[in-house]
Amino acid sequence: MTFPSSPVGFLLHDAARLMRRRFEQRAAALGFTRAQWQVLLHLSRNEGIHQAGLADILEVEPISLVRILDKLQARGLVERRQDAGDRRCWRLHLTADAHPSLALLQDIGEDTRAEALSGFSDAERDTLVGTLSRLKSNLVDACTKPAIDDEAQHG
Amino acid sequence: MTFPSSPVGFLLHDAARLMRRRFEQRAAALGFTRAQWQVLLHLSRNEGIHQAGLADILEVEPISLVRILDKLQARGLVERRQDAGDRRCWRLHLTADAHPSLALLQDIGEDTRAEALSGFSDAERDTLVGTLSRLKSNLVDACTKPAIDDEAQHG
DNA sequence: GGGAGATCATAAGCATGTCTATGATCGACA
DNA sequence: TGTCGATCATAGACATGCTTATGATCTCCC
Repeated sequence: MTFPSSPVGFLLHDAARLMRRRFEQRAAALGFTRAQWQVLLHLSRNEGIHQAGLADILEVEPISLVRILDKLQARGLVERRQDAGDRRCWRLHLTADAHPSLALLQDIGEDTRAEALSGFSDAERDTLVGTLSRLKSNLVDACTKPAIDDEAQHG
Repeated sequence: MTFPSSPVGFLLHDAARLMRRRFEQRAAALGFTRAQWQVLLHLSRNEGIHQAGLADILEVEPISLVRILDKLQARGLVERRQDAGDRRCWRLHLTADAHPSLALLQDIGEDTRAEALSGFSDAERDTLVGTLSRLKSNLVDACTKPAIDDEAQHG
């Protein structure tokens, strides 16, 4: 098949979608999604962060986080506490209830990762992680630039 | 940061999402999304395929394709023609109008890919493509298996 | 020939992600 | 001090992806 140069974008998207699908085939029994897991995990490592800060870590728009946090809060896994000095901010905290669920989700994540990386050597896995990190970093930079169609910015 | 083993899934998902975001920053001016581009592209290489076949190529559920095709058809870029021998099927065809748009989207795709792969050697890019292909293949296989939590299927 | 089960397209409902927009609050500067 | 622009959280609208369900049609096998 003579595909236009290398279909990196399609491959990336397909692999990510399939990995999400596989994760959620398992996590559905617990009532969690991949995105909820990611939020819980980063929250566990950044207790007390506010929503804009978490959005920045996750490289998503703040609005994308709101509904996820709404659901987690409604389930009693996340608390929004008013910031003492800035009434615009909520400080985010995991509740005690969140930790057992997070542990289960980590196990499911491990299983899914093992399936995805089946047949990979440690070196191959590390190379992949390094390559994806660079690619992500390139895109984070690119997304802040104007989306012109390849002209007028060569200065 | 001591992240749980290698966060391949998160990296993959983040990179794919950022690449989609960047692509759509450019393609929004034309009124197209990444998914619509992917459908048009695969259709151009598989004229006359039916929806289930295209869904299979794209590794998505058939229902995921319906609304995308609806929109492309409403814009006059795709035709659904009744199959001669099977009244359940639609055969899918690009219209003449689709080809100029597809060419523009290909250019945008090239620009986006170039940004994402900035600083990568050809060999690195090829390694990434190969690795992602294997990963995708692993996941396609895995997704057909029952989603049990890692037990009872060792036979 | 006729019925059972597979297959095709599609609907309903939900989750996530984006854009743009809005109201509240903060901070900085005149 | 008072106003103006930045920032925080969030609403609305849209596109995609999934699971589950449904109606039409086909196929196979008795």
